[in-house]
Amino acid sequence: MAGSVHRGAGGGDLPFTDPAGRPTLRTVAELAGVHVSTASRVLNQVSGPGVRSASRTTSERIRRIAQRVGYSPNPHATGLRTSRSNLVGVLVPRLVDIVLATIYEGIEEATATYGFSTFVANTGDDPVAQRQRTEMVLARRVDGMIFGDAYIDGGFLDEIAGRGVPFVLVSRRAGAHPSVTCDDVLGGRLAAEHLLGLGHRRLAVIAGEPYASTGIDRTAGFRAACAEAGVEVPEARVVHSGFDTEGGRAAMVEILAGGDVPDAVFAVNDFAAVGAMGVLRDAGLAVGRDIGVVGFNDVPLAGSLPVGLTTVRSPMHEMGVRAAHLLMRRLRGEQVESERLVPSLVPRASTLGVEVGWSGARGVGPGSGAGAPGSTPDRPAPRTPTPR
Amino acid sequence: MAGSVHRGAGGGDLPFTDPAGRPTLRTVAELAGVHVSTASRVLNQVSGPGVRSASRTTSERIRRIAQRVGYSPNPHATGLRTSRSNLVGVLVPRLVDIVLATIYEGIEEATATYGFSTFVANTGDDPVAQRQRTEMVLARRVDGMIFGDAYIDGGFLDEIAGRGVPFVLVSRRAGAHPSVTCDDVLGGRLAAEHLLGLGHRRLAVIAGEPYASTGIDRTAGFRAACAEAGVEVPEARVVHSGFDTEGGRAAMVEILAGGDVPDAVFAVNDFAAVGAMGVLRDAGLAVGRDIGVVGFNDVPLAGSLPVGLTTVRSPMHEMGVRAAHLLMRRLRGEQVESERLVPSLVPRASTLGVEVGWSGARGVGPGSGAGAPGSTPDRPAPRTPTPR
DNA sequence: CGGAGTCGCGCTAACGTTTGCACCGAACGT
DNA sequence: ACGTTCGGTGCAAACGTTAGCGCGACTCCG
Repeated sequence: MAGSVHRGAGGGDLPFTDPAGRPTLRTVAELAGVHVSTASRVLNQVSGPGVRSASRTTSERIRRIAQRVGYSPNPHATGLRTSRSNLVGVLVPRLVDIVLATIYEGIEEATATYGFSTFVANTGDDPVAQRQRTEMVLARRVDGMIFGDAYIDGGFLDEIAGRGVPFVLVSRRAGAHPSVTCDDVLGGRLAAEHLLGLGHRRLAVIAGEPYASTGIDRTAGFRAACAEAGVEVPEARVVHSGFDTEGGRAAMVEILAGGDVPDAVFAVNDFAAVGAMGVLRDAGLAVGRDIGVVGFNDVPLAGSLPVGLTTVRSPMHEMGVRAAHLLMRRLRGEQVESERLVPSLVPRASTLGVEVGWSGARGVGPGSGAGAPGSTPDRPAPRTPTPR
Repeated sequence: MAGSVHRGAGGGDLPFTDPAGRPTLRTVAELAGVHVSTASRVLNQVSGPGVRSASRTTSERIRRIAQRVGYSPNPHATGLRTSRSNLVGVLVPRLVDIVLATIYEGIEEATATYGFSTFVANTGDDPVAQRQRTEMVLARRVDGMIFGDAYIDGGFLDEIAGRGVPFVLVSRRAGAHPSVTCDDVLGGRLAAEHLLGLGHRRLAVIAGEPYASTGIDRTAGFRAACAEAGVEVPEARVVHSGFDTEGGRAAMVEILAGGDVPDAVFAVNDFAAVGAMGVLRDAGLAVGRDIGVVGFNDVPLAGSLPVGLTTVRSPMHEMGVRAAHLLMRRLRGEQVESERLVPSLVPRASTLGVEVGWSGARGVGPGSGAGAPGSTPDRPAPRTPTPR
């Protein structure tokens, strides 16, 4: 047992190894004195109708030997024979975006439990790169894909679906393709209700990219809630933006340039909110007192800012996990439906005006519940049946 | 016919396709009226001594047909036959850490130019996970690996090397294994010289995890430079920490608890620095005036903080790119040597005491011209030319 | 005691590529 | 005119698995 490590205790001079010296099924079979097909059946736990397994004793012997020599099936051979690769491709706008990185971590974690591995690629939200990377990943014969960079119009995705590639979307929705998203409309509502409740009436929205359902839905939810409260958000105060700091900065500048200073801003993304806060600060406005700011996602940074950022928390990690499970079900041939996870509002100083301290004031003040940056356990957001 | 999507213009009813309907080499060969071996030779551009290629006309015909039907070789078949997968495995502590994510982006980008794909996995710096994930990736028959989570002692890596797996390290070094790192010792020196030059003498270090060469070398360089200047950094003011905000926070608390307040702190990681700044702020110390703080890496956030963080910039993206190239050379059988890329100091308000404005003073607002002496452009970390 | 059913396992043919070798015609040198 | 060389292809054997089929031996029961 001591030496039962990798590449077998045998010392590397096993019979019938592959070119690299790794044991093959043949190695195991020969050692066990059985035919390779028998070894295969045993190691694959084949069962079911019409299939007969080996005897208990032989099975155990084979398994023991396989274990001892450190046998692991050659995925190329298996893939060639079965034409299934246990591989999934994941496309994201950018992995350096912590939102997507967190989602991806969830995906990777969950797929691994099924024995699947993942290829990730960045597309930078560029349609050309999307096509190109998709082809690349498909050429690897993945069993399915997860897109985190869907365009709302979904033309490209229709095409992929037409080619019979099973996939699910995550974070963003598009058309009728199965997706796992945050309930962004609700998230936008939460933001609006929070601001309205605080008495704000002159609202602005930093709306994100026009092709991403996240920004669209969050904005829509926000405006709907405002409209219901009889508050209008003029077009001039709803501006599109990139999802990063720079995007938020530019959008905020544009809003201020309107000459019509709002008393609160909703940014559909935390980083955009941070950019906006910088601009406001430079403009001499005290965030949290002179003007309220709400972000979206609750990235760890949000609670660590000098002025804690009020934001709508989305269960990023869990979205990844759920998307993975959804894809697995699709691969099994099941008919699946989209899932929308519920967000929650995390109030902090950027709207409450209370200085809770840069450290996030763990457990102190109204802004607590903010949770420690770093480890944001995704609360098991209850799943809402989608009417789609 | 109308749905003549992407599966080749042929219309999808090609002869001799694979189970999924994709064209195989046989499809192409049959259409071109040649043997599959001929098609293979043509499509693989075989050349060299003793190998004869097909005639120009046949070659062109084959290539044209392959293109038309959208042929892409089955990687399982190729991998099985050649026992090379054009796959590399990448292990990182955590992908949500933007430092590692940036490095990974570089790796992915560069490997892709070689026709390689990558598997990434998180290990959370946990030795058990490292082993487990490594085995998982190796079971996929990758051609090589890149470790971004090396422990300084490198026992595990020796083992892997002993098994004949080609790999390189990135970000952290260990033993004599080939690595691509930042010159961390130099980086530590830069930080020290900067602080010493500003007159600081009571220095503290937030040193990161004790098993990571990054923290070790940065700390060593820092202390060496101090020693040369005749300044001692007492052990009590050098404390280990996690590489995240929370780690920096805890470490700073510990340092302050010493009762012996430093006049400057060097954190070996920007996020740790941010955590430290929060604690200092809560303690009533004005960062940049009462106390200087220097971080490491220059993550985008550093320049966007309300008090810009002075930091040592490390070429993260390029480290990834170089690591990828290094591995490729190793795979070709070349003898390779470690590379150390040079860092540079980026002075900001956290040591200079100048309020440059939250937005990073991008030409807007009152804080504008207040650029720091020798101010380096904050944002677009110059992307290193990546050889295609 | 003999036939039917079952159990345990071996045989064999794929899966899609690559590659050493053999073969054939044409050009070439003497 | 006749070997020789070489350019252009075809042949076939792998690579490591899986899965349908079939065959002996054993069990069971009438």
